[in-house]
Amino acid sequence: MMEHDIFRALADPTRRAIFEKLANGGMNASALRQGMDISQPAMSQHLAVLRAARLVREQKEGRFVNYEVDPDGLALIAQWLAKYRAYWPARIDALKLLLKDMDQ
Amino acid sequence: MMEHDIFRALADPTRRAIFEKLANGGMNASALRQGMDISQPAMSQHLAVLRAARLVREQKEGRFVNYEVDPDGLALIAQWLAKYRAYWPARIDALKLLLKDMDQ
DNA sequence: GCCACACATAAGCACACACTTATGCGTTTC
DNA sequence: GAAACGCATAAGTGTGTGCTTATGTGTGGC
Repeated sequence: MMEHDIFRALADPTRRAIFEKLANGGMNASALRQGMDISQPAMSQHLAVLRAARLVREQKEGRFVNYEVDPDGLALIAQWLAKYRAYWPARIDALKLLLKDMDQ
Repeated sequence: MMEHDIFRALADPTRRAIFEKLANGGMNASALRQGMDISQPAMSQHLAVLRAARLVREQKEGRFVNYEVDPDGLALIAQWLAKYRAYWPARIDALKLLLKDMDQ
């Protein structure tokens, strides 16, 4: 299940931090480790999980592997969220999220 | 962390199924168990996790406890998702999710 | 009052998972 | 070609988590 991979991937705080870091610009695995107190294998494993969830995608450049946010994963979350738009709180003004013509 | 509770809650397929079931209408814990092959304590524990994540809220009615979708949790997911709207895929036509004036 | 019921909580167990160290693989550099 | 580097993978370990059975708590019906 695809949405299962996504939610499971985001359930880990370290992976969310990695994802958030990548959202500010793609970088390679070593650069991602800066200031994160995480071993190289751990980072590699986290990136593999994020990749499987399509939240992140890789772009091999020589011996470096540049990682960046994969829009596909975000789209899947949005699709999941859209299923429950009937419950989106109209009263929360700060959240002006609108959905149009999303019927299937 | 609030978003941590949410993603962790949704990482479990059984809890996602419970949530989806509640999205089709609120009901009590026993009714939720119908056709789910899950023990009463397991259901109670899952509901506690969903409640802590604000994905579900309870409404006590006598000795029954009616559960229903809590919009607050969904709003928090939407807020998390909105942080990455720069990466939302414009090319995915099926997803016509629009965000307006969401700056903080 | 007493039993049946709906649900929550406690305690224990098996498994998933995030980490570690060690090693392998491919690329760049000299 | 050999060493250094970036990254992936293997194998092992401790902790978290979802389940179970057993029991507790509160409500309604007789």
